Order: sequence, then C-alpha cells, then structure tokens
Amino acid sequence: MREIAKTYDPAQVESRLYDKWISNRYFHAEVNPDKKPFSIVMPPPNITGQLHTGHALDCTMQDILVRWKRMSGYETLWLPGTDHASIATEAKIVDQMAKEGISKDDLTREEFLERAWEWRRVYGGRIVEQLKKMGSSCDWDRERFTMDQGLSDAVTEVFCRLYDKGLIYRGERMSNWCPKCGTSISDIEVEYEDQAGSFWHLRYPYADGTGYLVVATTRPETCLGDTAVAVNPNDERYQHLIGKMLRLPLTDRLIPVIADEYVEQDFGTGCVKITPAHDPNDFEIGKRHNLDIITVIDKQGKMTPDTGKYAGMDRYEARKAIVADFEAQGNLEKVQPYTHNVGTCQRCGTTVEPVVSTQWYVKMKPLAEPAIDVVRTGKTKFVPDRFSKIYFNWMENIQDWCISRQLWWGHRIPAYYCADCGEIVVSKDAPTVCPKCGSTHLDQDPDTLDTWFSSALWPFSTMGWPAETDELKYFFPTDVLVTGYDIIFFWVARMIFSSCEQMGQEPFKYVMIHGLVRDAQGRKMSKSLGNGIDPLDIIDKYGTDALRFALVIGNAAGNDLRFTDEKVEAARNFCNKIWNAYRFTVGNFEENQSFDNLNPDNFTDADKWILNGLNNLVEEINSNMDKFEFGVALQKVYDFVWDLFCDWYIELAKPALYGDRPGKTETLYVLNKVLSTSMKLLHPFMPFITEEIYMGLVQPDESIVISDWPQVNAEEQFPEEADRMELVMTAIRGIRNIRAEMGVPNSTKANMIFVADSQQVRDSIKSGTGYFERLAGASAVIVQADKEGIPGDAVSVICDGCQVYIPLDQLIDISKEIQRLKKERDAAAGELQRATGKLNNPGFVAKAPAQLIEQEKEKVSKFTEVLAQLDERIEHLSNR
RNA sequence: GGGAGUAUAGCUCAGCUGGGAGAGCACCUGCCUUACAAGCAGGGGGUCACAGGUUCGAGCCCUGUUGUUCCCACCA
Repeated sequence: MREIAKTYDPAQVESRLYDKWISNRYFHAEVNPDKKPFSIVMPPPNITGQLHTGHALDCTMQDILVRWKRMSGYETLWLPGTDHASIATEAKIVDQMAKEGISKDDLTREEFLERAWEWRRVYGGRIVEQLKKMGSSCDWDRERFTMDQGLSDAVTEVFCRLYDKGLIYRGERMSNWCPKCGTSISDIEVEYEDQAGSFWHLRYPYADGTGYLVVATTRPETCLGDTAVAVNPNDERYQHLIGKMLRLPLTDRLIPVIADEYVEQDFGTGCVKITPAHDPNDFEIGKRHNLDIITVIDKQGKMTPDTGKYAGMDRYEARKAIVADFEAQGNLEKVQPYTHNVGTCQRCGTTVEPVVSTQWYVKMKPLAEPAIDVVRTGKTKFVPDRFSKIYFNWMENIQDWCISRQLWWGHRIPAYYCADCGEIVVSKDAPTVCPKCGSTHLDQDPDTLDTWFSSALWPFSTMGWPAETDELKYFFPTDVLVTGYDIIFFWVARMIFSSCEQMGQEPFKYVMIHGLVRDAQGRKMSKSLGNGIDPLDIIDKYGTDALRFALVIGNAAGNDLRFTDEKVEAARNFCNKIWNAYRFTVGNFEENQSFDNLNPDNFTDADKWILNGLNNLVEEINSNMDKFEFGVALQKVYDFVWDLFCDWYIELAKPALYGDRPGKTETLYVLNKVLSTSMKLLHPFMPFITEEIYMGLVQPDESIVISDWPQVNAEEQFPEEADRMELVMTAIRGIRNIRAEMGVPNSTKANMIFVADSQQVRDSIKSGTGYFERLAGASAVIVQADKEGIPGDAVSVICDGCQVYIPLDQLIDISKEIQRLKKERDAAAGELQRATGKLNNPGFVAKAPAQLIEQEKEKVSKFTEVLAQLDERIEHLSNR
C-alpha cells in the first residue's frame, strides 16, 4: 500500500502537473478538420497588471469552459495574450521616470519608446506567469501582444479602411482632456462622481452701469472665458435684459445677454454664464449664437498667458483668487454649498477638463447598426440575457468615438500632413510625396490610438487577419467570450462592431458575463481602501483548486460575489475530503489492482445505487454545463461526492471490503469508477487535485486533461436497486434519529425487528443486514411479515412499507417515546391532509399533469398507512 | 431624468421551462467509529420585502409599493 499524506498538499502537485501538461502540449490547438473547433480568446490583461481576483475569476471561467470542451472532444483553442494598455503603461513609465527626476519632455519619442519596450520586456511576462499559476490551459504557443507586428498591421489596415469609407474623420470638437495624463480621452473613460463643491452667485454688472444680474456657477475660474450670459427666452423676469450688454468683471470685455432654450428658469438664478471653450453645453450654445471661444485654461490645467494676473495659476488656485477678487469688488452675491457631478479620468482620477481641440473620431452610427443586429438576431447571445439590454441601450444612443491620444506608447495614427499645402494623407505606408502639391515635407500625426482600438480587433487580429489564414477559417468566429460586465462598452461592444465591419460576421457566439469580486463586506476591492485580496496569497495558503472552487461555487452568472476566507476554507476542506476518499479507495487496492474479471452477480444494491446516482449526476451536470450554469454544476458534484459518495457509499462499502467477501473486487471497482468519474466532472473546476487523484486510480489515460468527458451510461442505470437501497437508508436514518433523541449511542448494540408485508422489502432488508449492523448499531436483524413477538416497550421507526422495532428495554422512557411518535403522527397527518386536499380539488384533478396526480395518490396511500401504524403504536404504548 | 439588478435561515448565497424551500458558515446535542476532527451522526431555525392579480397550484409569471446596489445622462 502506498503512503499517501493525510491531508492534500497543493504545493506538492500544482507546478509539477502544470509542467507535465505544458511539456506534453495538451493545450496546443491546431487546425484539425477531423474535429469540431471550440475557440475562445482571452481578454488580454494589461502589461502593467498584476493578477487580481477579477483576473482570477475571469480565467477560471474560461478554463472551465475550455477544459470541459477539450475533454468533450473538441479541438480547443484558448488564445492568450496581453494588451499594451497605452495610457496606463505610459502613466507608469512617466511615474517611474519622475522618480529618476526625468520628465517626458526630457526625452525624444524614440528614447521614451525604448523605455516602454523595456517595461514590456520586464513586466509583460509577469501577469502571464500568474495566469499559469491559476492553471490556465491556454495555448501559449499562440500568445499575442497588441503591439506585435501582425496586430499593429491589422490596426493600420482597419484605420485606413474606415477612413476610406468616411467612418473615421478628423474634427475640431469639444472633448474630454485629462490634464495629468496629458491626453484626450473618450466619453466612456470619464467617470462621474458626486463631489461636494460650492455654488457661487456672481454679479455681472450692466455695461451702462444701471445695475447687475446674478449668475450661479460651480466654476468661477472659467468666467474669464465667458462670452455671453444666457437666459430662457420665456423667462419673464429677464425679457428686458435680452440683447443688453454686460461688463464682465475682472476683464474689460463686454458680453451680451442672449436667449436660449437650454436655460432652465427654475435652476440657479435663471442666468447662465456661457463659456464655450470650457463647457460642452456652452460650446453648443456658442455655436448656435456665434460666440467667440476664449480659452483660459491650458492643457496642464493652468490659466493661459492671456489671463493677466491669473496667468500660470493652477485652475483651482485661480478659482480661489477669482472668487476673492469678486468678493473684493462686491460682486460676490453669495456662496451655497453644492454637490455636483464631476467628471474624472478613469485612469488617474484627475478632474477632466473639457477642451476644444482637433481629434480623430470614429463615426459610430453606421457601425452600430449591424452590431445591434447580430445581437438582436441571436447570432451573438449574452449570458445572462439581461446584459443584451444594457448593450442595446448603449449602442442605440452611441456617440462618436474619440480615438486619438496625445501619447507616445501605442499604435501611431497613419495620417500624414503636408507641411506645404496642408493635405492629409491616410495610408498604410508612409507617403514620400504629397499627392496634391508634390511636396516631400510630410509629417506623420504624432498621436497614437486609443488602446481599445487595437483590442477591438483581438478576436481576428490574433489569428493573422488581414491575411486569410487557416486559423481564421477554422477557429473564427470564436465560440464564447468571457468577461466582466464592467467592460461591455469598452471592449465587447467594440469587438462586435469591428468584427461586423471587417469580418462581416459576429466575433463570438456567446458572451458570458460575470460580476465583480467583492470583499467580505461587499465592497469593491480597491487600492485606496487596501481591501484587495491577492489571489497569489490565497494560492499559497489554500491552493489554486480551492481558490477556483471558492470563486465558482453557488454563484449565478453575472452576479457579483463576495470573497471570504470561510469560502476558501470550505473549498480547501472539500479538496481534503476528496483526497481522503481517494486515500481510502487506493488504500484498499491490491498490488497491481485491476478490474478485468468482474462478476456481475457480486454487485450489491449499494454498488448499483451509487452507480445509478452517478449516472443521474452526469446527466444533470451536462445539462447545466450546456447552459453555462457552472455554479450550480459544481454544487451538484460537491453534494454528490460529499453526501452520497463519502458519507454513504464509502460506509456502505466497508462491509464488503473488510470481510474479504466475494464482492470485494466489484466494490473496489465501483469506488474506482465513481471516484474517477467524479474527478473528471470536477476537473474543469479543480484541475490539479483531480489530475493527481485520477493518475493514482485505475484508468487508461496518461492525463485527465485529455480523458473523455463522462456521458450517461445506460448499462449502469439501476432504478430498482436504487429504490431498495433508499428504503434501507431511510430506515437507517430513522434509527439513528431515535438513538440520538433517546440518547442511546450507536455503540449500545440492539436487536432490530423489521416488519414488512412485502416479500421484496423483506429481501431488501435481509440483504442490508450488514448495513444495519455497521451504520445503525444493530446486533441482530430479524425480518418478519407480521408483528408476532414484538416486545411492548420497543421504540419504533415507521417507514413507508416497513416498521422497525427496537427493544431498548429500560433504556427508554415510554412517555417520551409516545411524545415523539405523536409528533411524527402530526406530521404524517398534515401530509395526508395536504395530498387529499389537492386530490379533492376538481381543478387540480382536471388540469394538473397525470404524473403529478399519480404522485399525490401515492402519497395518500403512503401516509394513510404510516398514520395507521403510528396510531397503533401510540395506542399500544399508552395502554401499557 | 432614464435603464438594469436585487430583496429567500443569524451571515453569505443557490433555487433549472410555475408542481411540497436548499447549501456553506454560525448555532445546539452526541461522537477521536481502523479515509478524513479541515471529520462523523443527529437537531433547531424561513409568512421566500409588502400589497394586489393570473393560475387547479406562485419564491418563480404580471401590476403597484418600499428598501437597496449598479449603469447611463451636458442642469450651469
């Protein structure tokens, strides 16, 4: 017998097994016409990233899918890779340089990019190694990076195609600007948060000196850029002011009072200062009224040189100074505390500044339509479905996408400007002469593309597009995309419209959405709160399988989940449980155990009962897996393994094993069979322990990774034996219950007299003698057809179809026993009443399914009998 | 202002197309029974937020109310 440690030690197996899988290339996928393909692409983590619980959940879900499909016979590709994450990475590098006392301006573009690539060399592999610790069964031979040559070519190709179709344009508009990151950002990269601020009421005097009006603002520092004050045309209070000129305080400028529907009379004072250069709404109003655009805040968030004494001040410093000056002039009417919604940069949290600038945009409306269509028609399905509503909601109200970034790290925009005539040339290859004027002075646009522009192409750029590769033909469209709901807009939506446009079809058939991992209090994990859980710590302490189990068990698709120590402990305990079931099984094996010569007659009811249960389990799991119900599937295997297999079957198997009876080999076969099949069912969820156990069992494979996924086996369905076994188990439970209630331990053996009308039931009980002895503390099992010779002071267990009488003599208290029986009687009477009630309801009998009516009838006869037996027993004891 | 989710045992959550409410943890009572005390056996505990409706039958479907979470949206 092998020496196996009493507890499972993940550290002993995980890296060893992962190395085995890699060296045997189990995860590698090739175009294979003999097999059906199954493919998913990994959401590429940022090269700046460290594995967090979100990644852990994300890659666990994907690995479950992939391992399951691989075992199910598909040519399975899980394509991994990383994202250059232009803005995040650039910010990190700038930080790193700042520590060395260097700023970005000190470096040339080339020098900076050298540093960036160096960053990628150093940190790009870190997250990949961490993904491997999760057990991810990716095809690492196909690992991609968004700035690989091929993927960069795809980016340029798409940009040029969209430009040629008029779907990419360059324009001067108001966009979001992050002063810290020093770049424009798209609308969805702005996060709004409520901030406590003030509502300053400022007096703007009439130019003729006859009085003033009051405007209310949250941003007094922009007043230097005001070019009008607007009122609602229907506001009776201000009718007389429309067209009047005002003298803008702190400047010499005169600005008009204009009328615009945009102004709400009931908000603030009803007078709105208009700053077209620094507010999106004001910009629109400015366009309607031909107002000047006066920029007073620059791209570093500082006041511009034309702002006189305020020039060079930070915008918040200027705010204070300007308010103070208004007050000094007597033009500060009042200040109210005010909470307002402030846009901040998703990346760095800095308050975003709306600025007017020239940027590149993707025209979204025409691209959105087919993208809406593929989801509407079900070519791409969201799981759970409710996320399609969120998707539609966004796609149907989509705004143009600002794609240019004033960053160096990323895909450079393939647009070239003629220095002489201003002509714009968009082309894959750098032009040498201007097609319009023939000048050779052409400069490439210095800007790069939004990082999501390249990840939008990920499902096909990673497979070699724009070349028509075999991989694309075979693996594209991919089958499932797994990701969190937080990047539906950023990524999922953009992949869908990009794929519809470039590939003419959907990028994936299913989008499986999962929620966020939260801490034990239900809070989002964040650096500032310091409540983040490091998955690597969990792996060290409990093992990868426990971590994966805790992330999946009992969690419904799309819902957030709380991650607690208790959950991982429960997962670890389960690992230990199956480890010990394994230890028990192989501990009973002979040297070179084999199951070549089984005698079908030697299988017990218990053997057949558990095999039958296993078949039912397989059927259910397959149905759950097909519906992506991983949390439910795992829960079911857990329940089966722990409750049915460990707590019942192993105990039931012991008599056969210890007695060296004829059925020993058959029972060992069943232990091996149920355990190995359970390991297969668990393998997608818990890859390491299942492989370790599987390899120690009697089975034909070199690895569970490439073993066959369990299917229902018609030859191992035994409903009759299972029913018989259930009867025995019910009786055992009843006996145990009485022992516990009466305080009689199992060690106090007792004779048990079973009474049953049916010959079949009597046979079942007789064959279960060993079980009653072992599991219920029976010293002898007597089976009879009538109640002849039952001692009066016995306790009794009334089951459906049999009664058990246990003479415990002076050990029991008759009145207590009567009380107990009465409680049972009440319960049975209640059940009987409910069933008869249903059957007496004409509506039920007329409309309920026949099967259900039959069930209710069976209940009536069952409880009628049980009730009668209980009554008889109570009366018998009462008369003593 | 729109939209979505959610409300089930003390806590955290499952509950498949409607057909007698489940798990883990916690709690109570016994057990170191030769796989496992990270365990075994037994037990207590729920008007499934509230109010209507549909149905023979509702935790599940419909309507409304309340609490709560999140997303979207340019009220200065």
